[in-house]
Amino acid sequence: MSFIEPEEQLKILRRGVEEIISEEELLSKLKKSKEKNMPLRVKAGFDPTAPDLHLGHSVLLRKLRQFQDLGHRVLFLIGDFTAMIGDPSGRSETRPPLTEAEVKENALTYERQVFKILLRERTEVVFNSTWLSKMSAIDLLKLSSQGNVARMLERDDFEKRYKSGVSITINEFLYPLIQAYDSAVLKSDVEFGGTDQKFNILLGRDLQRHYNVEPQVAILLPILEGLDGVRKMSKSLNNYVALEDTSVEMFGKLMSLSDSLMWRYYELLTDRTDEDIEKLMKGHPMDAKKELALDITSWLKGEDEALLAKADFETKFSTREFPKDAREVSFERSGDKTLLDLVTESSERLKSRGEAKRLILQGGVTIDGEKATDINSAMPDADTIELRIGKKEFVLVKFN
RNA sequence: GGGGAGGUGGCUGAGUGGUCAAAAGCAGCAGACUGUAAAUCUGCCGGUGUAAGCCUACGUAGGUUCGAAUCCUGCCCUCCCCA
Repeated sequence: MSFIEPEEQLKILRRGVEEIISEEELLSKLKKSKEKNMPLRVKAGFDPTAPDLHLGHSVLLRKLRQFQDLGHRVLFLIGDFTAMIGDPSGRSETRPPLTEAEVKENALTYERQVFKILLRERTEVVFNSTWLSKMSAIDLLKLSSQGNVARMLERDDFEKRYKSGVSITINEFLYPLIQAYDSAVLKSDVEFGGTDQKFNILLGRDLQRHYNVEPQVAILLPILEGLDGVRKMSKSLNNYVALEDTSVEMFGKLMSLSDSLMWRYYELLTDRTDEDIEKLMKGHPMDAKKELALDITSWLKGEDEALLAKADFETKFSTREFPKDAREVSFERSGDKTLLDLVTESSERLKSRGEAKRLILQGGVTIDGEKATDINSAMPDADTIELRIGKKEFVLVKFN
């Protein structure tokens, strides 16, 4: 393995990063690594609580991949043990712990998704239960003597809760300590995390010193805003693009970004150069957004699929044509069936008759491109019709 | 151990005996506008029904009442204060 120049590496790694503590240390680690021809050990911890990885996670994963491309090693830490505690970071309330079985299952799902981005051969998947479950009560007490409640209470999240009298449990205080202890055990050179992990990662440095390990460098990444452009991307807020979304879903969701948010995504999720982005900014925003959607979809789904998704999007929304591969539904034509029945029965999305009724009355249904607003209208004479239900659902109905 | 507050629709949160399928906001859906959007405006937003209505719903189980989200009792849960 030969490494490229440390300064070059640093330059690559710096892009799209919120904060590096500290750059000098990182540079010296990179130099040492090149001299000794030893890859750096890069730690990133994941809570196995949300098995559905999304683009928010991928900001971090991409950065890890860059490290790998530069020849370094990723320690992909699955916090199976800590998940049973619950990370308080950024939380306004105590997080319910997971059971052992849930944790196991989630961890597997994680691995499956992560290697869409990471290189398997340069990744070591580790579970912190491996060493933590062996800890004795004494070990734990010794570890906890390294923690400082007064300092923890200075953290924003704890401070707010403390002041407003919301409960803070002791295991939540233990969480950062344990995470930090993981770094000591793994002897990580670098730890990655979102800015909300700053405290925990820095504590890792302290603890490593305590255990006579060279302190890790903290690399903090920005938190990606979700599709709404305001709150952070998360599954529970339903403003996310999952790595496992279909290419069509993914492309469509990305096209629904607001113009301003699109540049943020360019910065954090693509390899486009600044000049490239500037050029796109001068063009039409829609074209830029299509580029973005295509970039990201190709990256995760492959170029062929991405192009198909793009074509699909364009027929549906730009040219407003009926897509060729619409779902087919056969429908029994009988005397008293009305449009309402047709729509209710052929839709996969509508949950109730009432909902279908509303949609029709509001003009959200078209037959062969014509708006159909009368719920009682009879079936058309044609053998086949193109039925559009709402914005996104297209059904080819065959009568028999 | 003692005292207190509270659990309402996907979320936040009003509602203290009928006019409550339950204010308001957010989210969602649809229409208009457009450049796919966003913003804005309009409508919808428990189920069923063309509708009147009916059914289900305000932690849970009972009770009082002509009538309860609202009053009473038990239970479960959450939180706060004092010790």
